[in-house]
Amino acid sequence: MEAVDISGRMLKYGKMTNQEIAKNLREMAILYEMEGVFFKPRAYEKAASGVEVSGEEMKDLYEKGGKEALKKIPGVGEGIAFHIESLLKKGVFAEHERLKKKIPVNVSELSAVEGVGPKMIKVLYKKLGVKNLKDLEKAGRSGKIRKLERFGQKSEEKILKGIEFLKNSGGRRVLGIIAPELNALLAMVKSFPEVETAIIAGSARRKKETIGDLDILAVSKKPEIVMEKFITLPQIANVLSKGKTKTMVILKNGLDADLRVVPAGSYGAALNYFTGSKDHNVKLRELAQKKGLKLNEYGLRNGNRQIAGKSEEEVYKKLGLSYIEPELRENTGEIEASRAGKLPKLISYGDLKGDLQVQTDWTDGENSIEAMAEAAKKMGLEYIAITDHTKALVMTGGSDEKKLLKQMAAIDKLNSKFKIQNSKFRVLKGAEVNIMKDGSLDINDKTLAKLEVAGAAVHSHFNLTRAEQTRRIVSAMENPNVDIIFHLTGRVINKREPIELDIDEIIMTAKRTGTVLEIDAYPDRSDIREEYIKRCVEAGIKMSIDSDAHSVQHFNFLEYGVSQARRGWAGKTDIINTCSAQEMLKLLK
DNA sequence: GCCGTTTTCGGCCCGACTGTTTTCAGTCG
Repeated sequence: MEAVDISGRMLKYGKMTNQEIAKNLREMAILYEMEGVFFKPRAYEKAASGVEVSGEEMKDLYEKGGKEALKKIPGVGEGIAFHIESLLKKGVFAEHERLKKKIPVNVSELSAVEGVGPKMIKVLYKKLGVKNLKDLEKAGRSGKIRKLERFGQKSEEKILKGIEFLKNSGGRRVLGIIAPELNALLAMVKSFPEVETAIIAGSARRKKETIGDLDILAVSKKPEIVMEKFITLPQIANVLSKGKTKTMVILKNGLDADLRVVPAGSYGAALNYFTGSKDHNVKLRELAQKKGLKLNEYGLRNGNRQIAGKSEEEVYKKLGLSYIEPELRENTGEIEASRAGKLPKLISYGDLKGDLQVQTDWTDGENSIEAMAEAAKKMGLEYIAITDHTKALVMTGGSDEKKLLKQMAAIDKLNSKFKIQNSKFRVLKGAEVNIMKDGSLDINDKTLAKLEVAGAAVHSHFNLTRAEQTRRIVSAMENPNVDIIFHLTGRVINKREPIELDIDEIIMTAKRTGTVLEIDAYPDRSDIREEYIKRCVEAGIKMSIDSDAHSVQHFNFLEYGVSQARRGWAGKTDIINTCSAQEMLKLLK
């Protein structure tokens, strides 16, 4: 059975992903808002974000535990569980259909335009018949919008600008790739003499894999001067709004950026507010409210008396919570865990002692084994595993058995050289073996057994069914010579979707066979996702954090792997390459 | 429509900025 959504896209029933379900729920929130219904919009919003951050697909939850299982998602109760059930079974739900019939408007598309919300969409539809982005642009260009009541020339210009931005924006950016630009902008803000301190907040501080905008918080006694200087920076393309303490701009790289200035006494409260996530903040403010307090970006107040605000630590403390690391602030149980004193001790930046996935010029890497080793040494690492591609990846010049043996000899020679130099640095013999369509490997067992670190990975046949993909990876894990599965789902953010997997079966198999799962730190992979990391931690599965370096600069990426692990609530002991080489090797098969 | 370390009923986070009006609704984060 197939249906078509409002934008004309085909939907496959029973396969609806969490993202698609969340999109449907968000549409409901907007539609109810347009109808002027109270409280339901927020309820649907809340449910949508609950579904979105869930580590388990709704279709799996439903398969296992029916509607009751869906109700375990925060924000999902009887009513919305019923709607999700219908979405999974039929691809639609009745109340949504009823409202869409009444208001046949692509609200998702229109609300994506900056400055356009439910109420505006309603007026534009009722008065001008605007149903989608195309209609909106046409109405704007013909000057019809400015004639509407409570609209004017400026509103019309703002809408047209918003459409333009939407067309040019590349969507969310990969944090590890855009970070240098963000830091450069931060450095310029910090260089203003009026700025006492400045920091990047928002999703970049929470170390999300991708960010949708940039939030900078600054402390200053002269906020207006800071704003004036900010909007003249060369990186800025367009000023969306500018006030005394808050300015919103569009950067030349297409990213939205907000600058907020507060006094020093509010720095902690403002940083907390500005770091988010939104759901985390809402929960904190509700908590404050229950204690008879009020929390905003200026501080935590008891009546007129400020009781915290200078530091984030004191804000959490006064709310009866232990400090929550930014990477955990997604309202996925961290507040409850903090209150109960059950937050995990996260792996720290700098805890890694080795890197277990490194490519060299023996295949598609840029640098020699020795150059990679020297660069890793400079980063403070104690060991790396050389894991060049194998023969099935013909394009990369992948190694066959003979070439692998030759490379092992070269590594032995290099290690001897390190020994003579009195260096403790060690290069381990490894490979990134290719998992074939049927789950077999492209290197024979005899050679695999000689490797110290045998990683296996999928590089082709990304479109097999879930059952087929799972079977092929399980079969690779069952090979006693395979130590690690590299970049488990094969996704490339903004380029390639992850392969479909039964993650429960993968985790069970990892446990049974003692196979390590890799967190690939290469920024646009960040594979596995944090939700899966969390489930590995819960199941006691060991993971590694590897850079997937193809050149000497890429060891810097390890930081983003640590971020990803922290977002998945992982501690030092969950990650095998926080150990010395000797101890780490003992943890492999 | 959801939810409970004040509640199974009665609440539901908070403030900056804009545009179009003269006091605030809408949007955003």
